[in-house]
Amino acid sequence: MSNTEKVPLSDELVVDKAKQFKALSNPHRLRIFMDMSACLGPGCVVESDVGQFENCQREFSEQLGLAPSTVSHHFKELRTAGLMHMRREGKKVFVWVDGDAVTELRVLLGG
Amino acid sequence: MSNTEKVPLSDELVVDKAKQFKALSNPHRLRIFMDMSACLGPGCVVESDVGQFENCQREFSEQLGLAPSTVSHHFKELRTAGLMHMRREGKKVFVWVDGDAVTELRVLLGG
DNA sequence: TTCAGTATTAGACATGTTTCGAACTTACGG
DNA sequence: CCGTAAGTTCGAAACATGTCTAATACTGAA
Repeated sequence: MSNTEKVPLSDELVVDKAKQFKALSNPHRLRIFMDMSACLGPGCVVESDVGQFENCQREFSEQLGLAPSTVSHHFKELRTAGLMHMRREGKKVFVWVDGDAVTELRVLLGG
Repeated sequence: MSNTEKVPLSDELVVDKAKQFKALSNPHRLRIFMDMSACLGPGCVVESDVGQFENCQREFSEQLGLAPSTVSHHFKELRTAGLMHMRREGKKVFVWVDGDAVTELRVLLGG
């Protein structure tokens, strides 16, 4: 049966999710995000749900033909949208996709 | 088992999907899209998967506090991204969300 | 046909995005 | 301590987006 109740889709939620969709709305960022999600990224070594990359930004820079500063900017966009996280350990950078955030987006799309 | 083959995520596909995410990246458009998806829109009368609306753009215009031309623009964005469709029959406008397109986005997000 | 209501288009403007190069920071190795 | 390699930050240029008003087009009713 159909639900006649209004789903309380608050303005904050809509604004929040729109920001995450915006982070995915650029082809370069979407490519980065998908490669990271699927762990198809260069130099990827999976450890549980955390992808381990070495020199990943430099390699994306080469792969996408973008300046390092541009790639850095795109990574920041994905992080501030709450879709990705990264952690430095010396020279290494650990990058991973926020599974919960992605799940919420999927649910929003009827999943 | 994990698949070691590279998923052929073509540039065209990435560009295409990025456009659809962009269509959802504006809070006003996302609100319109969600209301349409859930058929919570003003004047909604459900008929299978197609929502029937009367004067829906004017009502969104009031609800969102935007000029009618702006709402028209947002609807067009959603349509050209391939996420929504509409069909006029006299005064009535039939609006529906492209279920296949949404499903593809969901799959892209790991669904 | 003319009118009222609704949707679209065109043009304009402010704001935001994407990208770069240059300068700066951090971490490791010799 | 210095050099190298990787990332970040900053400022600027080019381009895209969101929004409005005004003008135009379409629809049904008087």
